[in-house]
Amino acid sequence: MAETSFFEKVYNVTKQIPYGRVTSYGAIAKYLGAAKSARMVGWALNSSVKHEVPAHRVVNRNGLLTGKHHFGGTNLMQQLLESEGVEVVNSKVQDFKKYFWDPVKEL
DNA sequence: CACATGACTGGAT
DNA sequence: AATCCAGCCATGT
Repeated sequence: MAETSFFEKVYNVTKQIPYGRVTSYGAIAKYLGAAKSARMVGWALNSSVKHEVPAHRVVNRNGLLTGKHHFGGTNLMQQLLESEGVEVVNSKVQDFKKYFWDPVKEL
């Protein structure tokens, strides 16, 4: 991958998230070699909608859908996850550790 | 150019 | 166990 820019990697990894699985910003950031720049991952996902990236599968390390407000300001993000078989309650993923998908470990 | 904000995280109190 | 603080990088005012 020559054109593997920070953003490109984020989109690439996020798009590879298996169905019914979720990951965290820190995991992606760490995979990119910038574990301390987790904020950048969120910023990159800010443009993810243009890349057709399922950002709804990306949540913070607590399993909380912090970015749901960027999905239309509704419970769309939660509905999407529930639709994939992920238990989500009050904008929070249940058994997050069970649904957690680590790119560093899986890739 | 400087300050403030933000889809975060980890450690300290 | 819960809350606060500091670090990181990019974008906006």
